[in-house]
Amino acid sequence: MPASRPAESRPYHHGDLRSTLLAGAERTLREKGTGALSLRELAREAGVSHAAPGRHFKDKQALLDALALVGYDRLGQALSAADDPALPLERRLTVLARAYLAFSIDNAELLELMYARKHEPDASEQMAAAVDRTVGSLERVIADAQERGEIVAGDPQHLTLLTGATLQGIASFAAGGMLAPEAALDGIEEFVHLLLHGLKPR
Amino acid sequence: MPASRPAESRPYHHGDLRSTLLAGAERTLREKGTGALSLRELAREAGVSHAAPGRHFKDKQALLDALALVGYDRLGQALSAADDPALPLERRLTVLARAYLAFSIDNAELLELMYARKHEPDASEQMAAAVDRTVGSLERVIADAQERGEIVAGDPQHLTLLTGATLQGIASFAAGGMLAPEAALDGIEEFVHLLLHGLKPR
DNA sequence: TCAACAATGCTGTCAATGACAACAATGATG
DNA sequence: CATCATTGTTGTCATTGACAGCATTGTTGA
Repeated sequence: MPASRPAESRPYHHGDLRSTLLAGAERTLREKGTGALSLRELAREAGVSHAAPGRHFKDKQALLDALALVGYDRLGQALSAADDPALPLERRLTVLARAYLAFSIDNAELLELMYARKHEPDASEQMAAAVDRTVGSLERVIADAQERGEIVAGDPQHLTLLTGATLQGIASFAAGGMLAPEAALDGIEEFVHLLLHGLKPR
Repeated sequence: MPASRPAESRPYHHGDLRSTLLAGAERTLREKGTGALSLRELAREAGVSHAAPGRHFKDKQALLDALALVGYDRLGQALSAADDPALPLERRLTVLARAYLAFSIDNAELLELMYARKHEPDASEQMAAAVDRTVGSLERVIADAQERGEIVAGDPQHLTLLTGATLQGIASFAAGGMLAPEAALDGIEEFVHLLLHGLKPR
């Protein structure tokens, strides 16, 4: 394979600047947080001029939007990889919850971006679709269980919302440092149990 | 009362710049979001020079930290005003939940700031204390109920965590636009019921 | 083959910003 | 009232996002 880069005289065209920028952005995000993200800095890291990113992202916001979409893709993959319809309900939910929690711990800043509500209208549509896909996988689990009578009757959307909110809340606590990541992962089984069986004694 | 401001020749000293800046910051936050916050713009609005804010807030971050503390105060007041220990458990929780939800809808950006995890170490201590106070009020409700046998046994901190996480999740959905504010407020009763009684049929 | 043309990079420039330094006015204290 | 801390002020800097205008490369069709 050719030397990774000919140091002197790189080709005029980078070849894959868009991906490089996204990758760099995610690394920066992970290492220094959203606020530290600078288009010019990314350009420097990629070895291109300060205006080059503008060809691929009209805006800083456009880059952030693209990054958020990457996040939704990855989350979607993680969730569908983790879901096993063969498992009994409580176990199935626990596994899903653990996957979501793990993702949100590993990708805290990315998740923040995904949930940010300042996307440009154009990107917002794709974003909404991505959210639907993600929430959908949970809704399917709930609906399945409901058909089998393993879950109380009621609008499955409401039940999904509650379940999702609980997960999101725990994830948000873990990401915010109010709850140690290991503690969150360790407690997940108990949380799912409580969610299914309720806080009131039976 | 004296003309609100003598337009020409304001006194050299503003008199209450710190509060003015905080108030202005919160207004900007509410109207244009966190990202649009500029120290210089705030200075302009307050009618002082661009460097004046530096006397009160070493940093932009310092201002944000102070703002977050304001938020915790306000949230604490809202919660303790709403809590009524005389109510039966489910009702009591519902009322508390509604108060939290209302606050988080009315103060979405502020809440985001409060949960941000980039506070300067100094402010972090006060922040942690504020969080404890807030969580504490919920923990008391749970502990009370537990003593009366109205809630399953188990570490009250875990139960509080789950309850808080659920609330936080719903609030986060509402703030993020995935759930219409009215829908969230309307559904709160059902959510609390589900939380107490569990998703499984009894 | 080669003449448009689109895509992608580059340099230059601008206004806005946060941070800091040096200095000025005011107010409080002994 | 002399001294000193507080709080403002002006001036300056490097960084940044955005844009305009130009340059290089790749593609496409006559």
